[in-house]
Amino acid sequence: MTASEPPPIGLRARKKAQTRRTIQEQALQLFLAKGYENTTVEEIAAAAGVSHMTFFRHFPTKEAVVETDDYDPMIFQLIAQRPEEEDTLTALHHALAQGLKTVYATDKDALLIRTRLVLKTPALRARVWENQHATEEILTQALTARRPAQSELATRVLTAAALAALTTALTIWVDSEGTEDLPSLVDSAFITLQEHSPPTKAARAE
Amino acid sequence: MTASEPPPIGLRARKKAQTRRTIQEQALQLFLAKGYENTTVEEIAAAAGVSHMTFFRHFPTKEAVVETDDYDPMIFQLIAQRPEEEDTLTALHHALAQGLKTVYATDKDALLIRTRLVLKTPALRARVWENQHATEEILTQALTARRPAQSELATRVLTAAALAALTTALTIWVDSEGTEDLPSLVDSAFITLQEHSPPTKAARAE
DNA sequence: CCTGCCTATGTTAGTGACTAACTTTTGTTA
DNA sequence: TAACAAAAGTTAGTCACTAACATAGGCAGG
Repeated sequence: MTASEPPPIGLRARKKAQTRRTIQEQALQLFLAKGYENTTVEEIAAAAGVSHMTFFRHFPTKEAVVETDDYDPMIFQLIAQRPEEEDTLTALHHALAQGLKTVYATDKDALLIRTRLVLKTPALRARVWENQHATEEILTQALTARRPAQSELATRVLTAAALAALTTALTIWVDSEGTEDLPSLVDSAFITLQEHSPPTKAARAE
Repeated sequence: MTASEPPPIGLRARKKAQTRRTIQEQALQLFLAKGYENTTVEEIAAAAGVSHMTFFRHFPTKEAVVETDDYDPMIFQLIAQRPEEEDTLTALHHALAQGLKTVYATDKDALLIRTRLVLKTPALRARVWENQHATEEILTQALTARRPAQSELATRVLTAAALAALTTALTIWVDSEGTEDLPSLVDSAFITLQEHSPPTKAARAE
């Protein structure tokens, strides 16, 4: 093929991406069908038609196959786009809420299934918090760029608190089996953070 | 049983507790000397003079040997003792600060060594957040008893945020190699949470 | 087109955390 | 002292994950 235009990726790269996708799909399917703990990497590899070494070349651990986490760069962008004068917590609130709203609108069911799987599986639950820490790093960077004067402690505390609020909202959403409205839960969580003693003060969201 | 006095503990129980203590001591020593990843359970068991099965009968996982975590009941108590009228975040702040102050006063060095080990070892870091979640459950219980009217979401968000603040303070303390004053860091972290946009407003602690 | 390189994948043989089943030892109790 | 039960040992596994080496097919340059 004397292709006049070398497409962004060659055949090899496309095949690799496909293999990766297949592994991930088969893994999730097996996890949902038999449970995470009862599924071996060998089984996943077999279902995807590859050897177990190929699995580990695409995903460093069995847990990693559940965490796609392409979100970090998006959140970074969203933070950067927040108006200058907005205070830190509000910026975090709106950036996270906006990012989540996008996912929620298009992939609500997948989000619920995956989040439930993660929160119900001890091994995966532990990992979530690891990821959160990674996200915290990135958010802290973005926020420090916005407010160089703010102390590192303050920035980190607010970031960690914001992510904790987000996770809490997700937890309650999953426990409700998706019947609650996730964006509303997230808004409520952040309002709680901002008013930090709301016995009955549920109020305005935006 | 009609036993006139069943003594608190028999010889057997004491021996068991001793074995447990020995395992934990040897494990920590080995972790510090050779690193967590480079130490096998077999080595720990050998150093403690037991078989690897005994290790697992005392600690469910290799990670568990690092987490003593007798703190939860203490924190529960401290929360319960807070004055009625104190708002939720402040109660969390003072309870956690007070509990930590006790540990800090007596076991500062051990706390630093252990916390550093945990925060620097990926496998252990993940576990911390798991523990945090367990602590969150207990705190949520204690707080719900105090403020039955407060929504579960609000209680959980504030608890999670408080623990995130505490952990952030610990992280910065460890990064400073213990040169910073931990109680002050904790106070600053909570003040940040309460004023949530302190560009230069560092202020009063209590 | 063919030749050599390069990369994704396969094969094999490990290590180490953790479990199950069964046995041995040793406080404890009758 | 005999019988019991709890703590520890022994053995033989499973499974996640790694290292070393082998192969096959995409992708150059000629």
